[in-house]
Amino acid sequence: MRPRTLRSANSAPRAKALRLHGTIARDIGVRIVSGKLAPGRVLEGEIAASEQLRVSRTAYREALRILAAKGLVESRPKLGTRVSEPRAWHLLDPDVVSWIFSAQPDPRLLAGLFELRTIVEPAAAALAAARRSRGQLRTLRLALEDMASESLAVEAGREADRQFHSALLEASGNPFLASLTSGIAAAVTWTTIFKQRGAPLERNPLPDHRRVYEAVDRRDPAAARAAMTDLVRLALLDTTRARAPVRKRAAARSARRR
Amino acid sequence: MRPRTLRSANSAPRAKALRLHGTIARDIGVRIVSGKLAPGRVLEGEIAASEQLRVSRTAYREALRILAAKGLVESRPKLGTRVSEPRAWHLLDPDVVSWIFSAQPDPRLLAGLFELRTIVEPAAAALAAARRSRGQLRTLRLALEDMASESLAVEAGREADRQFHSALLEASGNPFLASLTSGIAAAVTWTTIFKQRGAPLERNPLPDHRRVYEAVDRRDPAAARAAMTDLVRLALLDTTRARAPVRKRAAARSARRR
DNA sequence: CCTCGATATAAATATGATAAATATCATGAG
DNA sequence: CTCATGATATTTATCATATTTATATCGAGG
Repeated sequence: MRPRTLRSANSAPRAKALRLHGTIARDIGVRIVSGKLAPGRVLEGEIAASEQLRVSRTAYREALRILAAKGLVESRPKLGTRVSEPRAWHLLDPDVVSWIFSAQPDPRLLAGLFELRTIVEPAAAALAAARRSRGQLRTLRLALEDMASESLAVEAGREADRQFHSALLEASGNPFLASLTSGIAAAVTWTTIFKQRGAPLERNPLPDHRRVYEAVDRRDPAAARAAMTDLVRLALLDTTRARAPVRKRAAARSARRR
Repeated sequence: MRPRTLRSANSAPRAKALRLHGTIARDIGVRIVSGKLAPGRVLEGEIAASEQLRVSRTAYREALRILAAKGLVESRPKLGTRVSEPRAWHLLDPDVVSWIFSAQPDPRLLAGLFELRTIVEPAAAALAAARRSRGQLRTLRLALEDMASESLAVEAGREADRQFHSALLEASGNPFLASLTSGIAAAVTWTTIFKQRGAPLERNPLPDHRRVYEAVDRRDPAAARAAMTDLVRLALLDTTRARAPVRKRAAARSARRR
């Protein structure tokens, strides 16, 4: 008997238990990406820091190694460990993405992720239509079915939404596109959250997703690209409406600076 | 007196000195992404491994933390540290990219990066045309001038090429696109290398780049997108010709599997 | 004003010891 | 024979401390 839902099919995606160093890295990482620890700022020495956190220096140092591996800090002898400039951050690292969106994220970053979706997802849909395997199509279908049975208002529905978009990137056959999954998934979730927050959901997202699925099913890249373009564009439209009901263009204008 | 070249303007991009843990992480990382350490394989315990490498357990453990932060390994008590499945690798991490391309990379991955270029760079060019600051335009121009004065046959020329594409992504104003710099830069370099390896360079890449620059200069997104599309398409064409002069479609077919 | 070298400081490395987690296997109930 | 349960062994995780190394800073000398 086949498992009916993705949830039960996948290897339990329960939040993996963080060890001590992981916890420390997450805490400091969140403070960095949220701006509480400004770039250029020098963290206190490892002796002081580890004492303050009540952990050993080993645990603290390993946390710093993790953060350094993600480009958030840089440490050199004598100078100390300092917070890196945002341009050095590995923004597409799954953990960094999750840290950024663990609280109210910077609207500019959110806009950047949405923009990335408009660039990447239509192309990924076209590739998926050309290359998808039968198994990948099945995964896509299961996600669609879960979307149909669950509302986006509940976590299960949002998870199904994420699964659909992740499965599509995976089906593109391009491992680098698949690596964008975490970022896209975060954008997908926040799109929904903003929609919920604003006006009541006018638009049922299911038909849009179904059109993408059907194009991928019949191996029609052009139709898949067009359907996904529509899906993303409409989602984006709803989002900007929900975020700025009056001043629609404010976000676009501020993003243009710098 | 302004510095004339990007090289001297930037904060010394000399290869940063790797510390011991960084060296270990790179060595093991390269062995993983090159397939010498197969996914699922369990690394020997930290005592044995550190002794074999003649380093302390601290250094070895910190190396593992780095690798874990990039999704290459996963370690749990009792089970040990095992190489993760490729789908878990953070392929867009700058270090992972550099490790992949430190030797003869997997053709499939190379093809994937090229494909990413065709998706991302035209869109980035269009955004850059709409948003670029004067400083960003100047950086782009300097890179173009360096390209004009140096041949792609020498490292300085390839560096200028990379700088051009990096500056363009930066000028897109989207931090997530800018994060793709390392990956795109690697693809740019390998495009050139394959060109050199094959037939002698028939096509001077400079005019293509200049057209992109001019479109960005006069803030013409559509033209910038078109020019970059041409640039990437032609570069790709040269590459596939150089790589597979006879069986042009072999790579595409094998990539379709799975 | 510049160069060179001493020095202080913080990270980097090493080592040993203990704690915690969990795969494995033996055991016993059904 | 199958499955649940618990003991056990192994491995990472953590802690604590000592030593080494890199380098920013500053001062003496040119």
